[in-house]
Amino acid sequence: MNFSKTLINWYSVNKRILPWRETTNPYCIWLSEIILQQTQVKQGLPYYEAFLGKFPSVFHLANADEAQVLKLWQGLGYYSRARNLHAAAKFIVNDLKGEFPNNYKDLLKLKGVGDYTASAISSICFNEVAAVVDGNVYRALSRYFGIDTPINSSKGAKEFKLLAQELIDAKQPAEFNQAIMEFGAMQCKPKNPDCSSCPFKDSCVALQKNIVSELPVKIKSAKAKKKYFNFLVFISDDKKTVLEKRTGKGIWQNLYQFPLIETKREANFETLLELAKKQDLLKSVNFELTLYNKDTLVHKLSHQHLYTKFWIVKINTNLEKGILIDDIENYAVPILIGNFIEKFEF
DNA sequence: AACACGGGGCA
DNA sequence: TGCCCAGTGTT
Repeated sequence: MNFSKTLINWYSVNKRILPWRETTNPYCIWLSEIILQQTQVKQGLPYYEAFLGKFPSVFHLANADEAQVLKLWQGLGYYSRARNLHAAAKFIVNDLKGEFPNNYKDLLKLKGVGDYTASAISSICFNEVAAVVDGNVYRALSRYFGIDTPINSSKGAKEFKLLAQELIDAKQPAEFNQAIMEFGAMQCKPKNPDCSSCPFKDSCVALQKNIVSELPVKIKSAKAKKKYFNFLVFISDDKKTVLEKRTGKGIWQNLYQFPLIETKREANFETLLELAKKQDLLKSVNFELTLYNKDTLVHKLSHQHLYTKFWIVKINTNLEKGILIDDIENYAVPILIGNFIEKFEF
């Protein structure tokens, strides 16, 4: 049996039952693919259900506010996905009369849809012969063919895309694409794959050469940078606090946080007090500043390690531009802030 | 080509 | 700890 036949046969026996496998509705497939970018099925599944529940069609999504979309996306990370998803929905409704793009080339014009996602949607929904290359495909192909070109190099991207495009079954592109991804996720796993039960155990180059654990090759990424975050958690007499919207570049764009003072190193009480005054964050004469977490909280992102302190600022006056503490749950916040709110007794 | 962008899970 | 995850957009 050839590669494609063996693969699809394996898939027919081993595939998981997942909600987006029960439909070819492009809106549903699109939503699932965006959610699953750099995200494991287990983590993305509840978000998929929640989004379809709240926004059953592209029209519902387009009519929502971005804040609503971000709130529903809260905790999933890579928030540009949510912003782009919403912008693309509005584009489809307003500029394309609600008609979903039905081919690779036009799908690519949607914000947040790159080569992978355009290939996935066009193949799954419209039977276009467009091979997907995601992390699973890189791993499966690099091992089966014994290819050591770094997968995160432009050379590797081209090489693997071309190979996948040669292998794809032109008669059933949707099955092939989903099969190879599922194979990578369930059988040809990153660590400790069960090669003894693999349908390719007799032809896999990496297995013959005993280099399965060395593939795929990936160029190392830079180490995470340390940052020092100090959040000011205001509590006023009139049961208010202050949240600010993050604008501009960087992490958590358009999400909310407590007023932030970033320092070069861990701040002590005096330093923090001085900086807060200098930045005009403490106008009230009567306030009481206390450190909430004695042990600095370390929140780890892919490229940043955030050493975080929450400073409680009690003021015995009213907060003009604050928000009611009871309304805090309506704002989309990073999980770092969300965890604090959950734990802290206002 | 290199980097930024989250958060969870696993060995 | 380090690596991985149904990647994309920016510089």
